Amino acid sequence: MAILPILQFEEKILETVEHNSVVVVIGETGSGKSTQLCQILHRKGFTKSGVVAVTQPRRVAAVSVARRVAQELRVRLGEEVGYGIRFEDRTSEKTRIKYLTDGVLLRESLSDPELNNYSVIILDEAHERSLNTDILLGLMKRLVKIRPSNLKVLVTSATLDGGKVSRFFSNCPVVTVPGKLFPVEILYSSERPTSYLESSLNTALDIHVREPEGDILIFMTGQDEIEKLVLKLEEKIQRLEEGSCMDAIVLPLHGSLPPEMQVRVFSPAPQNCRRFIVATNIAETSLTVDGVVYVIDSGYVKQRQYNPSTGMYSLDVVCISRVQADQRAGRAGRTRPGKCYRLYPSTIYWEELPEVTVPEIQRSSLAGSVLYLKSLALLDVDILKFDFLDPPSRESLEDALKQLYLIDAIDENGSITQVGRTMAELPLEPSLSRTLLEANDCGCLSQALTVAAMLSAETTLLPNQSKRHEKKRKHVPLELPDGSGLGDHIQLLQIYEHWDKAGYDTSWCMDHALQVRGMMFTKDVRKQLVQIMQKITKGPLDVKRSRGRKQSQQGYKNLRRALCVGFASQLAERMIHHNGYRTIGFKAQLVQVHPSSVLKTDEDGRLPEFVVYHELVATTRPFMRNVCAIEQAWVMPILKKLNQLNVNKLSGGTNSAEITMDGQVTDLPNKDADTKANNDRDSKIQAARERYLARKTKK
DNA sequence: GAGCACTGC
Repeated sequence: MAILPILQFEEKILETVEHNSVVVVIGETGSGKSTQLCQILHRKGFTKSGVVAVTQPRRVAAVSVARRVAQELRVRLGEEVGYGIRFEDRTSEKTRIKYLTDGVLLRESLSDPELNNYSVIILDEAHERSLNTDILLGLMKRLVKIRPSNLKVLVTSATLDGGKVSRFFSNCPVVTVPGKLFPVEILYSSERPTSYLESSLNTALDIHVREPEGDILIFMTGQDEIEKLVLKLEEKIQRLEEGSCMDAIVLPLHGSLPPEMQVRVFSPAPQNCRRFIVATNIAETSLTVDGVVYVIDSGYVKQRQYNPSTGMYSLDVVCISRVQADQRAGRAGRTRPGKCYRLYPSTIYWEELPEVTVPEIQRSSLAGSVLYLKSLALLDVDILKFDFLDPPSRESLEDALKQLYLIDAIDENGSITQVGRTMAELPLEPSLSRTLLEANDCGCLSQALTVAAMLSAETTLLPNQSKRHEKKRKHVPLELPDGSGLGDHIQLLQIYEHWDKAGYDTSWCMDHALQVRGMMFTKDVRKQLVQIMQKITKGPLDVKRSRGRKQSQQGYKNLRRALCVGFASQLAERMIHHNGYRTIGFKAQLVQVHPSSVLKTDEDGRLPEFVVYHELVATTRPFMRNVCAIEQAWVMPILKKLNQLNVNKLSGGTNSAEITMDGQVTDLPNKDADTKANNDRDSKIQAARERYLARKTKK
């Protein structure tokens, strides 16, 4: 094996770590940082005083890198070298090097806030800025002050602005390690194409005809585009004169592809054959495709974002950042010198693309993260002043506080309640945690566990119903239960109960057009939730289906009431004259039930007067996804609570802001700056979206 | 009457 670049820096790294609590290590792809850093520290004896932890943003990475290191050290995986991911703890008493997902480390710090088990914590791939990594960065900053003598923290990253992280950690040293990438020639288009799909198609064919062998990786934004481009490529390639160029295979690659289709990209191309891989940004970081020499970059990505002022999610096509563009280009230089075709001019790269991707923490609902931080007994810390590398907007934090207050996780002063502490122990979004606790009190825990687990798996549950596939399908899927007309939560419950009755049969899933993967995940989640609930309540639980019959006879009333308590911040009231709804809360939003919902109207054609919704999504219009009928009497206490809500008090009363019921804001420091930053970002995103839509309609 | 990128506890 060739010597990895990082090993030439062993002395320097050790010396720096010796004299500093925090060190930033910048190492490009191929530097060996993920596998070697912990071994360097191990050789120096850091594993004698504790375990060396290495966090990864993804499960597969944690497992595969752990396996590699165990091989290199010639030990059995799970002994000296192990890993910990959700549902799987492969460590033992012997373990000295432990790979784990950042989410697992956060969970661990819930039971041991000082993480005393560890002598070194390495936050790997920090440049990806996952929500969990960002929270860990803040926690590490505190932790090195609490454990100055016996904890070392290393933050490693490929392209992260080392200066910024260094400043965050009181100007800690930065060690830069070169990577092992081959040079990649960048070729820009002279202008933005009217259709990047057409442009990708032509560029790819051009490469195929003119350039020597090597696979082509094409970045598109979504499944739909990928399928279109794959078809067109196949069509054009067939028309090429036989013998005029080498053979070709076209492969789609995206997240909702079944795993057996995804792994096809790992088998190399046959002799004298070029592969075209048409992928989403799953190929940017999550999956590495070997053999790629040419990259075609559209410059766009689909990104989900949360708007705290409306509580709505949207999935938008936005420009990638320069960091992302470079990451994409790097995919061409893994095995030999490559080429990257950017379907936009260099002026756009330098002047219009944002330098870095907006970190996830600034694009997500923060209820879960805020509850987590509050449960960590950070008594000296006001959540609005928690030290984030890039702080979320004040609006976003206040939105989280309001949600938490309405579901009893924090009191009117913003302090965590006993209920909130218990909620934080559950690996669920706060609304579902609250639902479980309420369900436990009113005797429908078993059902609530199922609903929570099903909703956790929701995206992997249903098959992707692209029209093309529907025609291809040989069998018409069997009909699913209808939720007794009460809504989608009830339907999810009924689906699981039927599957349970069918003995968790995989063919049952396929007959009903449900993804086996998603249903198995649901089963795992439910099992984990049962275990945690048992620990919380310190006793046997009613988690079997014994009460199901009785419950369904009375219209799942207890379950729906528990949902109402858990989703107190996600209620909507029907309009008087039609079946539109307005959300109940600070800023009422006019929304509709998503057409995929199984919620039914009564004999007069009216939908229920009150519903809870799982989420608001803005697509062509604002929709409530996953709704469940509730009763007016249950809503009343929540309305009362809403009236008493005072955001100023919730956020610790550290400023003089008052937000009144109708959303009027008076005298809010920093508010303007935050709003401006948000507006700037929103308008940029909006502009990108408009450009994209304009192109789409032209076609 | 719509349509969904990618992760994770």
